[in-house]
Order: sequence, then C-alpha cells, then structure tokens
Amino acid sequence: MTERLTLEIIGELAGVSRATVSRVVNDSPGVRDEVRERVLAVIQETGYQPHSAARSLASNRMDLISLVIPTSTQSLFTDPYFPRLIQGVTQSCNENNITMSLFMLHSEDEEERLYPRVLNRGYVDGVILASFDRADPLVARLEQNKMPFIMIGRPEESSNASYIDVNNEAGAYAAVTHLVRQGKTRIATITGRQDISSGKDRLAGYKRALIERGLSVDENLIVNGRFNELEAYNAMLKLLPHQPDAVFVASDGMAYGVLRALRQANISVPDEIAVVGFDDLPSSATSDPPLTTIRQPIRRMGAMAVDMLLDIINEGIDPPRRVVLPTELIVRQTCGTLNL
Amino acid sequence: MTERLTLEIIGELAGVSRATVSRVVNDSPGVRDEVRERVLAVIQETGYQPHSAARSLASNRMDLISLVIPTSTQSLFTDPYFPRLIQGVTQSCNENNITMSLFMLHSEDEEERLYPRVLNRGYVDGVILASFDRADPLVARLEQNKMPFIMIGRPEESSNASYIDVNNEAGAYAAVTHLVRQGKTRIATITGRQDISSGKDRLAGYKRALIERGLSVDENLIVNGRFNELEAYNAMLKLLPHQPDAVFVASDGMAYGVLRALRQANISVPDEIAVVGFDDLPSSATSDPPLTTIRQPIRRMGAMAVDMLLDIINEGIDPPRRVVLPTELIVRQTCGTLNL
DNA sequence: GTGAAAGCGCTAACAG
DNA sequence: CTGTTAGCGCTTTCAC
Repeated sequence: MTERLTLEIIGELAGVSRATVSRVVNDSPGVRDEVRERVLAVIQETGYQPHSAARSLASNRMDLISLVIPTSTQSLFTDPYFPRLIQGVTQSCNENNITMSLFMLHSEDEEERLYPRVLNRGYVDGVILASFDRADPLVARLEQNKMPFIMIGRPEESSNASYIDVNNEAGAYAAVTHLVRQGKTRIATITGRQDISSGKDRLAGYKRALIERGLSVDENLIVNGRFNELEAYNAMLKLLPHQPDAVFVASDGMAYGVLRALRQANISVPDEIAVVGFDDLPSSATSDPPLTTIRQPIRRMGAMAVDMLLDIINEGIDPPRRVVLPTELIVRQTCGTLNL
Repeated sequence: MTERLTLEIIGELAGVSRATVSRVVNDSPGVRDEVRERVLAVIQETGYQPHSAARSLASNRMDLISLVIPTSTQSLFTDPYFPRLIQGVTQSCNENNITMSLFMLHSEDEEERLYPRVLNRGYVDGVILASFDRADPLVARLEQNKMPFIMIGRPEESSNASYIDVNNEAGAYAAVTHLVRQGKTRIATITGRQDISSGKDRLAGYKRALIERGLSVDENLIVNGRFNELEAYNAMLKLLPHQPDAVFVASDGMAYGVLRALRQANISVPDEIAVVGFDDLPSSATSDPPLTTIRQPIRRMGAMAVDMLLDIINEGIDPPRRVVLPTELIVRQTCGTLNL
C-alpha cells in the first residue's frame, strides 16, 4: 500500500508549507499566483485528494446531506415520483460538490435506529425530508436538535420549518375547472393520502373549483386512493354506481389504475368518462389513451431543495425559506377536449 | 450552541478515561461489566453521539459506501427496477450501520468530475456499480485504485471483478421453453440493451431454448428494445408483419409497451400472440392482462451486494466474490397456459 | 503572502 | 482491566 498523499507531502514537493497548500486547495485568497500555480501543478501530477474525514474534523463540515424517505409510501415502487426527485437532488449535490446519503425508513423500528444518524451534526450537515406525514415526530426532533432541514411538501401550519412545495391546490383547481368547462357536471375525485400535504391540497383544490363553478360537493363522488394504483382501481369501481361523467385523480400512477378499471368495465374514455391525472409522468404521454394531467416540476423541486438547504446550512435556519412552484395543465386525450 | 459532547467529557462524567469510553462505545472487550454499565448510563443520559469524522480519521474507515448508477439508463424513470434495488441496498446498509451515498451519473462530464469522489479511499470504503456498461472505464479505474467494489450484473469476461447477478440466461431459457411447450413456433424476442450483461444473457437464453427445442433462430424475429417502453412498443410494431405467435420481452417495463401496441392493433393476448416478460414488477400482477414473467430477486440482490462488499472491505479483494441468483417463472394470463 | 503551531474528536498501541 | 500517549490529515489563528 503506497503511502497516502497528505498536504505535508505536497507542500514538500512544491517547496511550501502545508498551510499554503491548504489555501490553494480551498481557493482561499492570500497566495501569490506564482506559488499557487506551482502547488496546483504538483497536485495535478500526484493526483492528490484531500482526506474528507480530516477536513471534516478540522472544519466541522461534513459536506454530506441526507435525503430521508419514509417507505410507508408503498407507491415508492410503482411511482416514478421518487426516482425523479432523487435525480434532482443528486444532480444539485454533484454541482455543489457535496455527497448525498439516502435513507429509506422501512419500519418504525428502523426509524428509531436511524434517528441518531440523521439528527446528529457529527454525521450530516442537513436533511431533506420527502413525503413525510405532516405530523411526523422526526420533524420535531430535527427542529429541537437545530439540524438544518427542509421539507418537500408543506409541514403543519404551526411549524415554521422551511419547505418547498408545488402548488397542489391550484393544480387541482385547474384540472377540475377544465373539466367543468367541458360541460361535466358529475365530477368525481380519487384522492391521495390525506396525511400528506399534497393529498390534502389536491382535494381542497377540487372542492374549491366545484364550489366556485356552482357545482355541489357530493361526498359520494370522493374516494381515497392513497396514491396507490390498486387502491385507485378499486376506488373507481366504487365510484361507478354513482355515475360520474369525469374523475380527477390525484396522481398519474393512480390514473393508470382508473383507466384499467374503466377499460375492463368497457367504459370509454373520454366519451363516457373523462379522466385527469396529476404529475405528468413520462409514461402518461403514451398511456392508453394518453392522459390529460397536471405537470409538476419534480426534478427541479429536488434540485431546489438542495440549494435551499445549503443556504440554510450556510446562513442559518432563520428565517424559514418557503417556495411554492407552479403547475401546468397538460391537455391530452382523456379529458375529451380534443374531441370537440 | 451548547458545547459538543466528546469522549473526554463522557469519561469525566463517568469517572473513567477517554479510552475506556471508546471501548464501551465500540463494544470492545476488556471493560469490567460494572464500568461498562456506568459509562453506558452516562451516554444514555447525555445522548452522546460519536463524531463520525473524528472516528474515520483515526480508524481510517468511513462507514460509507456508494451506489453508482449511470443515468444513460433512461429506464431509470419508468422502471421500478432501481427503486427496488436501492431499497435493498439501503436496508442492508441500515442493518450494518453504514451509510449509503447515491451517485447518479447524468453526463460524461459529471462522470469525470465525480471520479475522485468515488475512487478515493478518503471518501468511501467501497462502491457498488449498477447496470454499468460492461466495458465502462470506471471499472478499470476502480481496480487500478484498489477500491473495493462489486458489480450488479456481470463485468467483461477478462475482468476478475466481484459481482452479483441473476441467472438471466436461465430465466430467459425458462421463459422461451415454456412458450415452446405451449406449441408456439414463431417465437420473437424484444431484447434489452446489448452492452449490459442482463440484456445479452437474456438474448442468449432465448436462442439456446429455441435451438435445443429444434426451432431455428430467425433474425427477423429479434428486435432491440433497449429496456425502454417506447422502443419496445415500436419494436412490436416492427415485429407484427413477421407474424410471431409469441414474444419474449426482456423486461416487464418493455412488455407493457408491447401489450399497448397489441391492444391498439386489436390483436388479442394471449389468443393470437403470447407474451412473456422479465422482472415480475409489482404492477405485472395487475396489468391488462396480467403478465406471465420471470421473477428476479431485485431487492435481495441489492442487499446481498452490500454484504458482499462489506466482506471485501474487511477481508480483502481476493479472491473475487461471485454470486448468481436463480429466477422463477411466474405464469399468469399473457402466455395462454391458463386457457388450455 | 507564508509558515508555525494548536487543535478538531477519536482509535490504537503500549504501559501499568 | 484501565489509563497514557501518540497520532490520523486538515483548517485556522497568529506571528512574521
């Protein structure tokens, strides 16, 4: 095992002290250009890489953030939401030269065991929480430990945590309004989990659209699909007897289940029932028929979460950062618009 | 900011030296039970957590491994393969108390920039490579740096890297043999990427089954779908004129594209064409119709990869570890068996 | 501008 | 069994 390169050695080779090399490595000011060049050359030649642990110990920064995802979310495996989110997060991490560690909480038990690793400043600089139950105790623990963190999706009203979210309410509102404009009058909805802000907000948008457009909210036309394809399939079956002429589904993944149910029941989309989803997953452009949906910038949200977290780490937790990103209605076949 | 707890402080509180506390924290032998209890109590009370960087610096272990995924893999977003793999990996990491960092390589460029972070012992203890091009230069670099690593999927023959794989060849063989037994004679295949071992091996299994069963290999019946739903859809369209009576599709994700193409062409499955996939994704049980497929233990593979990597880290790189996991034929509707 | 020196918190010999 | 000691490789004052 060849001896590890250290600042000391590089310094020797370049004829300067360890401290100077450190300055060069960190782009610190106060080094003569000529010297900087010389040191850089040696680093280049030798392929020197700083030892991250040593750096962390001395500087008290880990250059490590963690993304925590609760796996109660069964949709994790069926829904490309998370892969895209993860992609956004890693991309921004790469750009900022920090590394991302991923925690998936498989059970209460594991959650408990992982707490220290996620809460402790000696492990990570900050935490991103995705799709968390709005009242999850982890949130409180993080606050209490003064660990910088940011949520994807809104936390409880009372909390003054930082978050980034998509305007779910407005997206749902746009979807349902669009349906109303098509002349639909019995618009049903299959909702997402109601313990997550996105699920709640999409339902709220649905209701507001109905009310503002002079339609009444019929509880028979509201079924919970929990962001799950199979549950949405069953939910659609339950909805059928109530004869909706349209259904707003709180996620594309669930919308696939709805289309499947409708196909099997021999009900034509969009002629007999119009369907609008939420997410605009890539496969929604080629579903059968192609799905009208609300596009949300998942990847960008992941990337921005990192940027915001870094800002919090560097500038302090207060004031809380809050960002809400807009959505966009993507009209395809399932809403019937293109038939008119 | 309250002062950081250190071994020193805990020691003081418990009336022992820093070293003893360290022993207790690390479950090292050679501490009297009574003392151990006492120290443990203080740790419990204070909520002391070791500083990971300090520990790493002193012990030269990072307790960090990285999972590297090339994003050339577009299927990343449509195919639940990766989420499941990641799940297996994180689960095993959690059990072993190490953290997993995820790298997704979005571009050549980024790959280059990330090399140091992945190759350098100062950053991670080891690396898991998923779905890599079999000749990717990263493999050679890792070997050359003596960085412990393990591939998911087989590397080039010449390489003596450690790997874990699924018996793709045997799985494909089983799928096609099953089709032959149903009396199919014009069995087509839509293959995966041929620069990845799983893609190659599944094609090889297809060919062997045909040959061993006395059928000839017709190049017209072989189309590359690159593990992509849309390409598979197009591939199926291309296949239609050659009138296959069955098609073995190298992944479930692609099989969905095939079913879509067939549905649109008004060709009934399985009556006119039988379809068999590969993966057994959760949604394959509820596809339309439910998909006959080859199940592979994706999550387990991820978990085992971690265990093997840890073994390599602890015991040394030689000899290479190699594991090949079996697959299983899952018979559902699309192969026609259940109609007989 | 540059170097010397003092830690960061921990592990791992080595003594006792 | 337990304590003492010497680093691990780096950042960061503080002198010069």
